[in-house]
Amino acid sequence: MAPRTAKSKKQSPLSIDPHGIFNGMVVFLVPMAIQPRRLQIWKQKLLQMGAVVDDSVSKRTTHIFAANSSSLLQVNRDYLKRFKGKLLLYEWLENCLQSGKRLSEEPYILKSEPDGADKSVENSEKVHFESPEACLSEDDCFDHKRIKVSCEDPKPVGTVGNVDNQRSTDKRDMNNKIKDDDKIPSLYSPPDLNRNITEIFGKLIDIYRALGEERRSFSYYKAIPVIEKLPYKIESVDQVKHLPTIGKSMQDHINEIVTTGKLSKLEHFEKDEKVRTITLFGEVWGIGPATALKLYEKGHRNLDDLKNDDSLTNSQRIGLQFFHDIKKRIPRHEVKDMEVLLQKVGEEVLQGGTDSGVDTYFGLCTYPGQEQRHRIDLKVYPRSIYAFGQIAWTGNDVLNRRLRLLAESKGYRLDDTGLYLAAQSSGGKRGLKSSTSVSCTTEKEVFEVLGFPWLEPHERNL
DNA sequence: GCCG
DNA sequence: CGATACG
DNA sequence: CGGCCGATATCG
Repeated sequence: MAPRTAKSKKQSPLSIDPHGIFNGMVVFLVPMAIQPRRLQIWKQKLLQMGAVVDDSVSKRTTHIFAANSSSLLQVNRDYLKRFKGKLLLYEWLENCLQSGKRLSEEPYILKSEPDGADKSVENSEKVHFESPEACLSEDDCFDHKRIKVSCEDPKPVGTVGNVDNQRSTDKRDMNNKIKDDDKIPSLYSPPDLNRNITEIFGKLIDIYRALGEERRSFSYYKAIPVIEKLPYKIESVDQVKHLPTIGKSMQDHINEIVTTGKLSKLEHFEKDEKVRTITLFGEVWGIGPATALKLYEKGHRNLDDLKNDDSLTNSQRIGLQFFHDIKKRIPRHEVKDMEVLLQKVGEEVLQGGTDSGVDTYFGLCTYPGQEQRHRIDLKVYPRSIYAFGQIAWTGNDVLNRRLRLLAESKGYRLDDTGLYLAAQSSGGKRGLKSSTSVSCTTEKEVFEVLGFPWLEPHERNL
C-alpha cells in the first residue's frame, strides 16, 4: 500500500459573486461544436460571476452564445426570431475571462439568419482571422481560432502511484535541458504575470507564520496560486473581486500594490527588528514560530548565532547548513529523472519486502491551493519516496551517501540539483509494517532491516 | 487572512 | 503522545 | 461569530 494516496480534493463550492462581471446576464449556451468540458467551465464561470444560465431560450434570456452561426440551427427558429438579446460568439466569453473584464460585445456579435440559414458571410468579417487562407470553411476558422486562444483546461490532479512510464534512465534524460514549459501557459508554467503581488504575499506567509499566525499565513498561502495562474496582469482591483480566497483585505492589499507598487503593511513589518529576525529564523527548514521565538529570546540575532546553539534538532541543523540550497526549485524534468532513479534505489534498498513498500507519490499536490504551484518536491523516506513539490532534503547521511553512490553509478550527478535525500526514519507506528512480517519499532531496527550500519545521531556527519 |  | 513544522 | 489543510510527517 502506498504510504499515502492522493487526496481527492472535493471541489470546494466556489463562491458566487452576484456582482461579478457577468451580472445581469441571462444566458443560453448553444452546445453545438463545443467540447462538453469547456461548456461546463464556461457555465461555471458565468454562474460564479453573476450570470444566470438557462437550459433553454426564454423571454428573459439576454444572451445566446454559439460557436458559429451554423450552431444556431439548433435553436428553435421561433425563439430565435423573437429573441431580442444579443447573439454572441463564445470568443467573447473567453476573452472576458482571460482579461478579467467585461469586454465590448460589439466585435463578437453573431447575426441570426432569419431565413435561408446558410453560412453567413458577415460573420466571418466580424471576427477577422489572421490567416484567412487557412480558412476553408467557417467551422475551420473557428476551430483554428479556438485552438490558438484557448488554453487547455489543466486538471491539476497529481498522478499517483508507481511511475508508469519513463523507464529510461539514460543520462540523456538528465542532460536534456529542454525548457518544456516556456511557451504554453499551463499547470506547470503558470503565466505568473502578477509577481509584484505574489512576491509580497509570499513574504507575508513567512512573516505571519513566524508570528504564530498560522491561519492568516495559510490564507496568503492559498491566495498565491490563485493569483499566479491568472492569465492577465492585474491593473485594477475589479479584476480580482470575484476570486476565491481573495477577500476584502487582500483586495485592499492588491489595490495598494497595483497603484503604489508597494505594501506599507509589509514595509512596516520589515522595519521591525524582532519580526525580521524571527522571520529569518523561521525560514530555516525545521524552525517554526515557536522555536524561532525561543531562539530570539535566547538572544540570537542572526544565522551564525544559531550555528552555535546546541538545542537545534538534526533537521534544523541541516536546514541551517543548507539554508539557501534547500530553497532551490528543481526543474520538473529533473525531478522526473530523479523519481525513476529513486524508485529503483528504493527497490534495491527495500527489496520489496514491505507492505508500505517503495511508493512514489508523484505529480502535483492536490492540497488546497497548491495544485498550480510551479514546483515539485522530492522527499525520500526509508520506506517510501515522495516526489512532492519543492525540495528534496535529508536528515541522514548514511542513506544519503548510499543513494548518492547508486545515483552516480548510474550516471547521475545529484550535487548540482541540490538533492538532499531524506532518511529521518521513524520507528514506532510508522515502522515497517509488512505483509512479510518485517516490523520495526525503532529507528535502529529500521536501519538494521535495511542493512545500514547504525550510527548514533552524533556520529552522523552531516 | 477567508468563508459560511 | 502533544507540539511543531512543511508545502 | 467560529472554524479553518493534510486518512500530513517528524521530533522529543
